Amino acid sequence: MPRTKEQFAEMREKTKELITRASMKLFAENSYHGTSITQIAKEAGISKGLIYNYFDKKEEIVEVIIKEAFGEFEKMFAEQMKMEDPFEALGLIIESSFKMVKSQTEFYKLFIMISLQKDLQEITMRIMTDFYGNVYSYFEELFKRIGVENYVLEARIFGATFDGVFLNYSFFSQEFPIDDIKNYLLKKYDVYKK
Amino acid sequence: MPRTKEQFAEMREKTKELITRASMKLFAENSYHGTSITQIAKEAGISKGLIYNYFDKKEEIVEVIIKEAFGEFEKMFAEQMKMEDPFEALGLIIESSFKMVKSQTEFYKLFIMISLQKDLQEITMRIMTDFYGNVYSYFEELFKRIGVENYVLEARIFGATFDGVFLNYSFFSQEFPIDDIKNYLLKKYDVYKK
Amino acid sequence: MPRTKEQFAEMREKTKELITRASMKLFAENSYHGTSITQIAKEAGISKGLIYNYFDKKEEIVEVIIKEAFGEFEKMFAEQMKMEDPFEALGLIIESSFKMVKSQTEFYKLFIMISLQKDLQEITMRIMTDFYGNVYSYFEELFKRIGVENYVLEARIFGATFDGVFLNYSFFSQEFPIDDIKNYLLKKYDVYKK
Amino acid sequence: MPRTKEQFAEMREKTKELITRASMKLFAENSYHGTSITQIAKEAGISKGLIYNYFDKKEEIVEVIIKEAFGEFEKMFAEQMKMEDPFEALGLIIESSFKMVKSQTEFYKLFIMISLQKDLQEITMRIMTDFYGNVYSYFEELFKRIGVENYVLEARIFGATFDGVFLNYSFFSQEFPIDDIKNYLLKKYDVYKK
DNA sequence: TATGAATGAGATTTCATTCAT
DNA sequence: AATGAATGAAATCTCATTCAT
Repeated sequence: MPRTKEQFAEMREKTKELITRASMKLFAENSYHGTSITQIAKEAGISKGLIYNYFDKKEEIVEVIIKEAFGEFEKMFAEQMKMEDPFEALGLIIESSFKMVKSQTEFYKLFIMISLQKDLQEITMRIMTDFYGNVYSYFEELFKRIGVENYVLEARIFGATFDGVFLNYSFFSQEFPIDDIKNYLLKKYDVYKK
Repeated sequence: MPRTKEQFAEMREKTKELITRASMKLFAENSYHGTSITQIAKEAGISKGLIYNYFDKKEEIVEVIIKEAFGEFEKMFAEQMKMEDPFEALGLIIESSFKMVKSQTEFYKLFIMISLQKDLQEITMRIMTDFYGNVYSYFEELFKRIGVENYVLEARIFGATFDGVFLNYSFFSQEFPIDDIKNYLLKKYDVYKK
Repeated sequence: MPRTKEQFAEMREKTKELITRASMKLFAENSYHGTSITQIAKEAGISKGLIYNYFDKKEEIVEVIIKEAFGEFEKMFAEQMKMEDPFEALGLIIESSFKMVKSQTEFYKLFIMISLQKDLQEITMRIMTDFYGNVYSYFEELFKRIGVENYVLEARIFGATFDGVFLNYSFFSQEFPIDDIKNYLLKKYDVYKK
Repeated sequence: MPRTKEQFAEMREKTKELITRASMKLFAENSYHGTSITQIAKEAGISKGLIYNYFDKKEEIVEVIIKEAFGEFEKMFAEQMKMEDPFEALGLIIESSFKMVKSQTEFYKLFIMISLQKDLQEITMRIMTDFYGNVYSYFEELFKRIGVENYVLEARIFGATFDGVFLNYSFFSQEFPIDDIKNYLLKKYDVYKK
């Protein structure tokens, strides 16, 4: 009995997912260049050849990963942007970002590494620049509404602190007091509340 | 007549420096795995073979770079640790760290990338763990003396903010308001004075 | 549709055979160290890379060759060991050894060279020591049953003469009167017959 | 005070000796191709460059070694050839050959290995063929005088047995009953004595 | 005479990609 | 859609040889 079109599409989606998951894990551990197609195939439990059925070149895998990941990020922010109360929005950003980092440490590592690599920047630069542009202007607006005087700077500090915290968590994992820091940040802007 | 031992030592020093400089630059730009020995040789202006007169394996280059860099860091901290006044010490740490990152952005990138890569951690983990252990306990003491209540947490936040700022500076370079942030941090702990 | 497992296994078998045959020939002619992977690939009519699909390192080729060869030797001896009459067994050993050396001169050369090389002994020593242990104790028993007084010594002399004859044959080939010597040996132990 | 010509010549001779000794040891252990100039220099306790002061190419080292060694062998035989009594001559050959092998096992290994390697045969073939020609015709004459009927064959067997014994001694060393075999051979030809 | 840094060719090994089935 | 053998280019590494001192 031949499969329906939908069944085929679903199967393709599943396999593609298998490949990107495996790649993400390995890229994060050993860098893009430090990971071979053979390793990815083994990790995904499929054959080398099959990968080329889904991606034309190794580069394309990284491209797809980055694009999808930013989609996730953007979905996350989109929700918060709808909120009226800036304090509530800020709280939610902190909560969901910390949650994401804790659950997707591997991806976060990959994300940093890729963003630092010149030879991948051709692929990633445009996506990332757009993304950061949006994020920072949203942060700025938020801090402005909260009443922070130098809201441009505060947005940058806020973003940088996040990155630093997540970087340290990636490195030290359990030993890093990530939850205490989350609470610290949650309280930090309370002073602006009337 | 052969060259004297001193002459040989000097030649070696020069060439080794050439290799490590070139490697640092390229590792930072393209990651360790993304950099080939051929590229390093070309960048250093020497033959491929010569590199193996100085390093047994490619891995050893990264090892030496890391070790030397931590030596520099430690020298930097050693000086500040001698200071009596904790506020002055903190100010100096901020000033010299920002100065270092601005002048050695390449190395800082490399440093982050290496610290995140599993397959290099065997080499770097021990060095880094020691180093961070020292740095954080020094920070803790500093904040304790300044009068910060939760000094353990503050030390972590302080370190993480540094990392975040430097990471953002590595990525955005000129566009990132690194000096404004430096001033912000210099003032942050003034409230504890008196 | 992919090939079946059997098809793949057959392909592998064929190529592996190609590689070991080529290697044996070249190792015997020019020694292990004197033979390059490039030469082996050319001789086998395949690409360099493919060799590493079958062997992890060059060393492994020699290892596999030796192991298989000893398997052959052992099969040969196994048959003779079943024989009742020691004179008949001895005759058969002489006949089949000479036949083997004449047909596999290349391998025999290789075998001697490898056994003399310290840096390959790690690989070969254990296999060879076991093998020789078995062979010599079998020889001893044979000579004991024949009635040779100092059968331990005779076994050693018997083995050594074989080696010497084969070594000379490897060197002089046609000019060496190998068949006359075979007949000489076939008669040598007749005196013990009643 | 400048050195005399003789002193210089002596120094050169000494250094050359240092190099050939080191080479012989290493060639025997790891084969000609398996030994590097660097290793030889280290073993000889001199610099790489100095080797090229005495030998034009690596090949030349092996050439010199072989030539000198055959000189030694020939000197040994020359003495025995002067003897009147063939039994005495035979005894002396056995005694001195066994003595030489025991004291120069390394060289003997090298000798076998080189003689089996095609790519070195250009260098060695001529020397060896001459040498063996002389040795075997001498053996033949000896056995003829002793009264062995098929003296041509006996000469070959005699030579081959030597090779085999020495080969086995090279491989098994202490475990091989080389002295018992020597005594066995010393007695073997007694039957021809009247 | 002696040193060892430097080279360049070539050795071993890896790996993205193709292809027959 | 799926496999993994096979390729070829490029990566890492080795080594005989040269050369400035």
